[in-house]
Amino acid sequence: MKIQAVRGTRDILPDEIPTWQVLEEAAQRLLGRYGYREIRTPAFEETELFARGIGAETDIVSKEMYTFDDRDGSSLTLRPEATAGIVRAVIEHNLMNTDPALKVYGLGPMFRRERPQKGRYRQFHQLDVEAFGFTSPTIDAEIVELAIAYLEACGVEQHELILNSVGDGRCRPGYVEVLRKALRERASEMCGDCQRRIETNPLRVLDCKVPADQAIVDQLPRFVDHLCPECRDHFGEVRRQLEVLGIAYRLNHRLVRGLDYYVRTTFEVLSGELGAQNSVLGGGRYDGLVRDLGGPDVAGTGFAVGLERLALLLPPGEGQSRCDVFLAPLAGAALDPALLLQRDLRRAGVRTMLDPEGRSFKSRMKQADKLGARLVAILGEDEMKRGVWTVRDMARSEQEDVPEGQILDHLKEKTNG
RNA sequence: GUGGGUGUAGCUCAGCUCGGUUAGAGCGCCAGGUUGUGGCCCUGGAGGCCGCGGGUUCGAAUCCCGUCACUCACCCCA
Repeated sequence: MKIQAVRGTRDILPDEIPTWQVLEEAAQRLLGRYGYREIRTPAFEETELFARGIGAETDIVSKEMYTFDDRDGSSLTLRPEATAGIVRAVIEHNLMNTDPALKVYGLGPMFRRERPQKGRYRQFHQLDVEAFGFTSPTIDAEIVELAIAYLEACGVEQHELILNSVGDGRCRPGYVEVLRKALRERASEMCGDCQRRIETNPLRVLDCKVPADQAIVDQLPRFVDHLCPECRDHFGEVRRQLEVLGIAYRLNHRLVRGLDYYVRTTFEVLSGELGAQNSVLGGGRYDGLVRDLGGPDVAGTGFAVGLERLALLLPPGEGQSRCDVFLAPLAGAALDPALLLQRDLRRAGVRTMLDPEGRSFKSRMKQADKLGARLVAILGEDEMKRGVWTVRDMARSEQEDVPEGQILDHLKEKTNG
């Protein structure tokens, strides 16, 4: 039996790493400018945290979690999303006390036991951005603007922002009833899943993908028309500010999102290049969550980006140079000076390699070429007699003699420019 | 959990329909074509339980059954 990566997991091989570093460095650079600081929370938590935070009825909690019993009998779960764990840490360390306007982000692996497909893995990585303690629509708009800025900083050009409001505790129950009543009248025309959802979770009917159902959904009452005055004003101001900021969006009243904790603003960024998993980023407001998890009643807003999906949108990284100077000691007595020169160059910050196997000169030239070395420094019988190194510029195909006393400085200078 | 597609060299794939000598190509890798010089070109080489198990047959990569994996889609989501 061959051992291979677990279903739904994958290796990120060295060739792909530059792409991932682009995503990670862009996050660090950009989020700092907006005042966010990184937070790192454990990859697993008590199961109860997710059951309470995400909603026991959601698919994630009811059938997609990696849950196991610890030896003392407590139930633990690999985190299926980041927000619950971050909220737990915020509460546990009373971060809101010292910083009533808290901006944090997290980056790391999440785990969901779903059937894998394009852009969906059982272990996947998310960048999660969370702002606590801000109630005003200005932070909603800022979060959306930040999300778009991040995608663009990563080099994503083709994207579509969709936006909706799902109301709050005051107006949502009313709308759900209006919706359910309307749905019951059309129930016989809808798919089996939807007929069931009319009673269990009518909002989910809205994003049903069955074409016939979508036609019906388009005729249903819309949430935006049933918002309470506060939610309506809030949403109106979010939209106004997005327009001020020049951010194009499309209203989509079917956007309800899968996690129970969202209120008011919800948004998602789609890309056509991801197959069926076309959502690359999603977020919104979750004002009750911190309170529900036992913390102070503070507002929350944020988003999560799927990094595997984001990586799919970027062009494959081209082969990068891995070496500045390649040393080629040809004579036996040339090895020691080459080892010393290699050590000194590396300490000076110059990427330096040689062929420890001591293969043919031609082979070493090929290696230097493949590694992308700009310079090859050759030390053979002839050079040793004359007290010089031959330094070859690979791109120009030119070479020159450099006295051995100057070789270190010469190579340092040539590679720093 | 449910459907479809695909499993042959490190990678991309041909061969399978109409079973038949040592299973192929391109790329990649290694070596050589120079007396100490990369890319281009040429030559050679290494590398395959033809996913796995069973069946049919004189004979199976090829036909049949099962199984596992990958993949796309449904569900749901980043």
